[in-house]
Amino acid sequence: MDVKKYSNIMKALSHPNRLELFLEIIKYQEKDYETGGCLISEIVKYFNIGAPTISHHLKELSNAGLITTEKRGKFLIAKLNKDVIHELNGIFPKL
Amino acid sequence: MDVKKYSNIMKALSHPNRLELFLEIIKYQEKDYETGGCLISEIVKYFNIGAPTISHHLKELSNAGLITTEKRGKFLIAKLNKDVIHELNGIFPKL
DNA sequence: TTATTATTTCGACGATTATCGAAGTATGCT
DNA sequence: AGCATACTTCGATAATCGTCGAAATAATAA
Repeated sequence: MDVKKYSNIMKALSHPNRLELFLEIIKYQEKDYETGGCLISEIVKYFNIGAPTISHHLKELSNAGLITTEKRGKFLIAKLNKDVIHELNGIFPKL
Repeated sequence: MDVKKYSNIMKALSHPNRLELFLEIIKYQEKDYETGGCLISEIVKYFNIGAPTISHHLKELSNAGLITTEKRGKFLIAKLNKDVIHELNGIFPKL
């Protein structure tokens, strides 16, 4: 088990705004838009933090391998990295 | 979903030393010692950080509800809070 | 009682972090 | 071309964090 890697994932989700951002991205993922992902410009409206901060948080989620981002025109689309979700659910033993 | 609560749990596990400490406590839990938990003075030896730091980390794990601690004589015993593990495994959707 | 061991508390230090405003880049619209 | 929109980069600031050494507490051993 690569402790450093997992603690980095935890760190990426250790801030309320960032966790909520991530959960929102998951939610939109499931809706399966024509985009195939989550339009950042849409969900940003629900958060009362500035655009620079959102950009920063997205980069942290991306660095941790939780999401990938893709630019479509002037928009940014975030996609969940499904592999990591499986890993996440496997860190702790089933008791 | 209580985002603040979950981000607090993630924060408690967001540092390599603290995550490793937690995983070690889980491991000893499974061994089911006569103590019924994990002797801190034993596992401390594997970490090259000082006792004050260990004490600090244990309190953070405890505050996040991940473990409980119990004093037996001059020793400290840490026990996993199994309920939280179940919650942890339920945060993210199964994809 | 004195010494040793296990852990905690305190105070401090350097490092990291979340956030912001301002300016920059890039795309699309008129 | 000129303007608006979506996002990023930069620089700064206040707050939080991990770690330590020293001192305190508490329990056991000699």
